[in-house]
Amino acid sequence: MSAFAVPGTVINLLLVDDHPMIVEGIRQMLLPEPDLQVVAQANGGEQALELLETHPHVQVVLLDLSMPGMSGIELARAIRANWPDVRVLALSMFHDHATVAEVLEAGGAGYVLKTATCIELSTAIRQVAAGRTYFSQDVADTLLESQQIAGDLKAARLPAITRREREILQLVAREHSNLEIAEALFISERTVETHRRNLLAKTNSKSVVGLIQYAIRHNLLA
Amino acid sequence: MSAFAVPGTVINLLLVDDHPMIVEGIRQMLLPEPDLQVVAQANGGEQALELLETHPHVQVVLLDLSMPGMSGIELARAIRANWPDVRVLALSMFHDHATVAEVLEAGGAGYVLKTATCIELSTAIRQVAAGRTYFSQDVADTLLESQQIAGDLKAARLPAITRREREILQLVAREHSNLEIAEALFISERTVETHRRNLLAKTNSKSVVGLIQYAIRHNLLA
DNA sequence: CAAAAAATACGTGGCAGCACGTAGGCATAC
DNA sequence: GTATGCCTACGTGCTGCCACGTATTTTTTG
Repeated sequence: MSAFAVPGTVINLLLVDDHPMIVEGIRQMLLPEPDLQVVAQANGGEQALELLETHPHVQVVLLDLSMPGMSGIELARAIRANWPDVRVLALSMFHDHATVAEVLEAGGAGYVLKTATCIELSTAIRQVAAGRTYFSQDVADTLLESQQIAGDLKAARLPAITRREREILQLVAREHSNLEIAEALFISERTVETHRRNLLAKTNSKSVVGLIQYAIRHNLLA
Repeated sequence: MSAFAVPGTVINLLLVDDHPMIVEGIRQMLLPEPDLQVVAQANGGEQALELLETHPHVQVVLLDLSMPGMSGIELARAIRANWPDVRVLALSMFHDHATVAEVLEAGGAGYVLKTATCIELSTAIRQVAAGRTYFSQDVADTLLESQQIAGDLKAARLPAITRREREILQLVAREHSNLEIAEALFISERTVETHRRNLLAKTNSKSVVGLIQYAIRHNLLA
């Protein structure tokens, strides 16, 4: 079984997005492309994993990053771990540094913005299916910027946000103060401050402003 | 010329969204409905207004709230002012108080979330075309909540965000401090603080956290 | 033109967020 | 078994946000 699609053959796709409109839109955009075949679609990460079990032909998963429940990033990791041959193409409305970096780190093969046209989308799918990568222009720009930053920080690997940190971040995004968070979680306000500081560093932001942006882009409010 | 669609006749629609995927998705969802006819589609507010000039048959405009350039709210106002018979149905990913309130104030006839199914969407269109209103369940819940709040504030009409305020908000969302903003706009830091205070009131938020959420939901970063 | 809305500006004061440094307990992974 | 990562926690001090009140000038709108 070959890992990459051979030119001229059909590419089997799995669509994952919680918005029926988007799913339908993508289907429609790919309809005129006979070599791009949508064999299944899921509305959430859990469902996507089930479908992968029953559809071993899937070569490319096109997944939305912001979904309720299991996030797109988590799903990408799960796919990476269980189906290393399946190529993951991320689909998102945003292209901030932290998100793009996470997709790469999770083993994503490409990153397309939701503003993409039909042509761009099908190009991207064919690229990743062929074992290459694809990034929308704005995403590529973001990558270049972060590489400059990364150059300074000397490959400063930002570890992923931990579970506890995510919990703190959610409460911050709901307009709770550090004290309120501390009381809610039965920990010291100092601890909340520490988590918060780590979050600032990991999301590469100067203040709570960047934190909220990260939270919203990762759909941590629901 | 009747303002509202008669049951049994065709409803002419204008789609406005900057994402080709969404536009295609909606077209596809409405295809099986013979009485719902998409006669034009626009990628931005300006284009939508031009199309309304040349398409006098349009009865319902289905518009996305977050678009670069002219926002969906502004477009709704413009339609309200120039084509009072045209019904506006808002389409959005979010249903926070401030946004829903703005749509109502701008004369929107309905508000559908992007998580809507095919059935919900066509129902919504038929409702607004018939002169009624339609709100997705979550949106209706938000409305109820805000009415409770509004009860306290005694019909506290929140005026829309002004141009200057939006400008300030964008800079805040880019992690600039009040002082930086003041220097960039050649105004006093006090003035920035005043704008900021007004923004907090208008967006009904306690801190910068709510401000950023508003900014992102309204696509003020680009 | 008059009225309303928007943009400008000042003062005082308090508390929260954040920088920076430091460190112990605990689980898991190598 | 030790190394690594995570969660926990403290202290000090500064700065910037935000509340509350007030007011003038400019622009827009009816």
